[in-house]
Amino acid sequence: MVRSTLADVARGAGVSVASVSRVLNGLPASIATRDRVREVAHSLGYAPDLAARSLKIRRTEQISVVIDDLANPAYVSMMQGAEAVLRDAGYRIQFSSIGSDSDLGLGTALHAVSRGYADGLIICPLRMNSELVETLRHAPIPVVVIGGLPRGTAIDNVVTDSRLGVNLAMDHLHQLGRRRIAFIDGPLGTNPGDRRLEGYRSAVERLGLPDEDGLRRLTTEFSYAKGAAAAADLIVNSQFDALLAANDMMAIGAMHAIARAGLRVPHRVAVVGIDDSEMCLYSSPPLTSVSLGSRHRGKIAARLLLRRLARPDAPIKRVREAPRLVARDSTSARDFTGADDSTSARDSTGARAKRRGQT
Amino acid sequence: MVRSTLADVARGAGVSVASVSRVLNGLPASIATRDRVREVAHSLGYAPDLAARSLKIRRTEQISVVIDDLANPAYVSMMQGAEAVLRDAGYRIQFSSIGSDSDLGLGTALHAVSRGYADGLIICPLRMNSELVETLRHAPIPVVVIGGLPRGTAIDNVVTDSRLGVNLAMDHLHQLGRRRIAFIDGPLGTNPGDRRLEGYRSAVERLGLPDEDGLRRLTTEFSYAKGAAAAADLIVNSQFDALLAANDMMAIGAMHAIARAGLRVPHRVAVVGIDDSEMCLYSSPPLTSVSLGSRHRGKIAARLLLRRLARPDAPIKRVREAPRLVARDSTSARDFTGADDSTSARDSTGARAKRRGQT
DNA sequence: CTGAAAGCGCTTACAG
DNA sequence: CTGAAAGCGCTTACAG
Repeated sequence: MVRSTLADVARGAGVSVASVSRVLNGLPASIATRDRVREVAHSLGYAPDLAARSLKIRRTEQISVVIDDLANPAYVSMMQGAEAVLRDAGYRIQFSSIGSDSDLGLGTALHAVSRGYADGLIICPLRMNSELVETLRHAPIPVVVIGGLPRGTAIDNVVTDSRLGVNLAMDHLHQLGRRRIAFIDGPLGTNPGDRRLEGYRSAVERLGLPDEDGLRRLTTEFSYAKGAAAAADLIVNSQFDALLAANDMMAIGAMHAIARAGLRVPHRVAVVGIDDSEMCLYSSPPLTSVSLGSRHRGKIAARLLLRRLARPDAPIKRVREAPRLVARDSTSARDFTGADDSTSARDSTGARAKRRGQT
Repeated sequence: MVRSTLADVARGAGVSVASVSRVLNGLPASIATRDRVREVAHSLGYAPDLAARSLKIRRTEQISVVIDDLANPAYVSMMQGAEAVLRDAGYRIQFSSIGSDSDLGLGTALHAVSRGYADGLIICPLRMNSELVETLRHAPIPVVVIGGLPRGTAIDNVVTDSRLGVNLAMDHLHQLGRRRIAFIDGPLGTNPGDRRLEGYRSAVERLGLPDEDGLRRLTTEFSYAKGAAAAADLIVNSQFDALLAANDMMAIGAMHAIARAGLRVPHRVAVVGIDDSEMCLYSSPPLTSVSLGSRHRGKIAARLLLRRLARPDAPIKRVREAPRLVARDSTSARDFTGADDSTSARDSTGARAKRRGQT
């Protein structure tokens, strides 16, 4: 844990700091110098001070990736997508989770990130307000946003159309004969929360489905627990034959509540999530979900950033990622028996009794 | 994106750079100076260059947290635990995922992290070899390891006893009357992979359970997919009434394969995972798992690091986190019908036929 | 309260 | 090929 500097190595090797720097950066040097410097550097456990290096070369060779919620696999996929591209380009990646709860967190994280520790920033904010937009517009390093921006904002971004995504899900459920489609959303005021509610509303109108407050639930978080609680509440207070949740975590939470209530998926209630996370393949039943190409959006964001880094004055670019429905067993059509479902009613009773005994 | 410096602000405000620095760092200054500096700084969108600041103050006010696999919720919990503590202490947190696949990744990530961009490092490596130990021992900043270290290594660390954890799981299954307990492990050569296999072996011997190669599977990754594949293989080639997977992701993958094969959990096969991730609550059925206190280990690691930062010469400390079994429906005892299980055999057939039609 | 100056540890023209 | 020197943008004693 003792820090040695270039000067220490230079002294040890009997050369100038310039020579040490050259050797360590692979620039031409005599073999004798090179060997001696390397030997001394190694024996001293020398590691360059990156802050000093960055200060001099005006680059950190790092990119910051900032997301809201590390526990959400969709964000993790984005980060992994971005990482793959950036790593290939020779950048190190630093992740920061800003924590959707605290605007405070966002402020400090952005501050940290925007200067001195990164050459560029990829950010996928849950909430996009005008203050954040201004902060990003004036950032001292190139920024790419994953998510929507006010029309005309001069920031590269990659967007998806989650309104459309929700409509794909609604069409799918509608085609399966489902009519009373409940919707569990995340918090309003967030980008996904707002867009997905819009999507639900437009689909309900377009398809002529029942438009009832009782079929909608807003939660305070895109989490398993909130999805489960909202679904439990829906089950008690509402009648529905399908359920769309605004992300996969909530959908899986909801399936849990549905199973606890003794209702079968998809027979009694078809369930659809959003994000098409890997876990959709392994839930029981496997979860139909709307892919918003999280990993790909991460990759695209990284490419946009590399482009901006290479050409700072390139025209602003916005890339769209199309949503896509991925159907799985949670909306398998074959067993839907309509509203009058005596089979699942019987199942229901049995399962309820069983649960009661266990918990 | 235009970068202004302290000197720009000083010029604009008609004061020295020293005064600007003082104002911006909250040191005493006349009200007139303070207001003018702040105004100019704001209008210039000034943000301090953190590399320069770090170089001068010899601190970055950042901590690096390095994990192997961002997709694994256990690691995410650790990071979140560490983050909570470090944030309270005024540090910014930078996450890096080293990617278990490439030793290359580990090298560069460590290099990046070890000097200049962080004041300390928390690392939870999947593989702990002597080279890594040496690297960490000679790191220029304090290091805390989450995971085992060779006896006597002079690095603070927090460990859990996953051998014991596995034994708790085995005891639990044994008490439920299960005797043919299959085990799906991650790769050998990894810390958890090795320890958990040891645990399984010792439990099998201690409990007098059948010790057959056919009941064990090694995978190349602690993932959903590998867990599912290993379980599918076990189902075809082996007889078992319980299954322990070396982490929750593999356990959930395995439950998926078991469901596909038409076998019911826990009636026919009881399943246990390790890590007690949040998703265990929401899987279907909810998954019994061994908690290794991931979040808490993250917190403890952060506290150890803060202690080391405050007292560089404090004695080396190792903290143990005890494993704990959390029983849920995937090992519910009530429905176990023993090896001769005609009910689940019938289920099996029906489910198989159904799947075939769908995929 | 304020400014001039030194210096953190590097890199990089510039001479030689 | 090599060294002396300047300078990246800050902070901080040190004088005044």
